[in-house]
Amino acid sequence: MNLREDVHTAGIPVLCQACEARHRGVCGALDPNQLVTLAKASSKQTIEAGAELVGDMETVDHYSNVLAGVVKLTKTLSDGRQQIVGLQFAPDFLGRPFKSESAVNAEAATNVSLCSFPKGAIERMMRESPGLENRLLRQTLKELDEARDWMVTLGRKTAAEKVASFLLLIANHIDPSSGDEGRATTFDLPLTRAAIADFLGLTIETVSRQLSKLRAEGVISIENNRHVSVARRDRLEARAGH
Amino acid sequence: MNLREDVHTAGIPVLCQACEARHRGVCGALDPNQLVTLAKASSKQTIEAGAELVGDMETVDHYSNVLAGVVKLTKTLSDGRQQIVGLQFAPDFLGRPFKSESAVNAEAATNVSLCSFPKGAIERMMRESPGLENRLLRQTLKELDEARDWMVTLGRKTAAEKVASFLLLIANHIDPSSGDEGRATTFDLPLTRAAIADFLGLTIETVSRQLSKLRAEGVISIENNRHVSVARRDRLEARAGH
DNA sequence: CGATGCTTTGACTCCGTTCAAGATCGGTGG
DNA sequence: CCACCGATCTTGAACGGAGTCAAAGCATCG
Repeated sequence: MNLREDVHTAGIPVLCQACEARHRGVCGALDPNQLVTLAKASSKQTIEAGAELVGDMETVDHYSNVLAGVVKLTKTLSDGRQQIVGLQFAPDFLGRPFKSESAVNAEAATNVSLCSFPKGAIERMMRESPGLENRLLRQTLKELDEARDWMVTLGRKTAAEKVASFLLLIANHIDPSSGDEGRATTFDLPLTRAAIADFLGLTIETVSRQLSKLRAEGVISIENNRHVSVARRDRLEARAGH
Repeated sequence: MNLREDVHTAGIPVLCQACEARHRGVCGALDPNQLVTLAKASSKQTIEAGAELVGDMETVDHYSNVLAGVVKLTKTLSDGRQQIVGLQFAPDFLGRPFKSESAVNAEAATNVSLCSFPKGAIERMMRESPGLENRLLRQTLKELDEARDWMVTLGRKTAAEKVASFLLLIANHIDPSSGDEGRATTFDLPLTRAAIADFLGLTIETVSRQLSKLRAEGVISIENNRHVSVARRDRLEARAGH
């Protein structure tokens, strides 16, 4: 084992110093020495909205942390029907350990900033440092919880409930402070209508109609198609079917 | 409980000797000493179909391995609509590490045999033995892959495709040998029509109608409502929408 | 035997899709 | 600045697939 001899922020690579993933992400499990080793092999990159990060069935040789933006994970049937099976926000870990090929398609839903490192480097550190595996397990369990929540939405909720649930999901991610206050939550949708439809298992038209209905009923207001303001979150929650 | 004191087959507890979980399950990560320690605190139990194993929001104090039978994990909306979010077969691990309360309801879909151990014992061993955490990570990733596959089915497939996909899922679990051979695969459905409906996000009636259609078309045959024989698996696959 | 709980089948309804115009946004160039 | 354009989004009308309601068929078990 390595001796602890570094001063607190002294040995932290500049690449990592302001990085969210160092605290709340998987890198939080690494000590300064490991962080230096990993940072040497890492590279920060910016991807524009719509670009494909990882293709389905594609061999993957690197993993990443999402530093900013939203990544959507999709699956597509042979005839083109598509379903979003996961949304990743900062500081989520992007990649599927123990498999060389990806079973999903990863695409930048917004402009995205990533910190990428070679597959081998992570796998080596997983063997050395049990804390890293623990972080990955926790993140995977979190994603499984989210997937299961979403299965209820996909299988059992109406279109109106699905759209309300989606808006709450985004609102909670953008502004985690509880909505019990009177003031409105306001944010930009990170997804187009088409992406929202793929996420909810609906068509673009149905999503649009349900959003229009919520606006007509005064639950939300929309500007420029993307900017949403939730006037009363409790009314949205009532429509989400809990 | 019943642990043999004399050394036999390298000190493996009798409880574990014929256990599938020792090879393919999480216990495969443990050495004989750990196995003995865990076996001391473990107990095998049999549960009859329909019994509730873990209630939603319930505090959980033990984890289990599924030794035989099928466990269904469900989520229920406030108005009673229900969705199955996971099916567990032997030798799956049953439990949610790092959370004291369960977010799902676990119920025996068939008669089930479990090996249960106190939460604390597993958590202690996770700290001592990184191999155990690795096994849990792999199992969780597998469950996440399955959940994501199912999200596509729930969100984007028709009722006919959903039912065909379900039959294939069960057929592959009961008889993993590839269906490229001419002979028919035959099995008992571990789920009632109501459970199948909850799994597929459909109603009982729709499931029944789709099964009748497949039977009328000669793709499957059904006896006694439960016993299914898949005449030609390729025709079922064609209907599952891949 | 009937009694009970599943399952199947039929008739009708309704929610979300499909098909088809328009409307609005953002960018580009005259 | 405005005209034009493609992409995205909204709205309307008609259709169809799955849900709902209702009744009858079949198991299993006393």
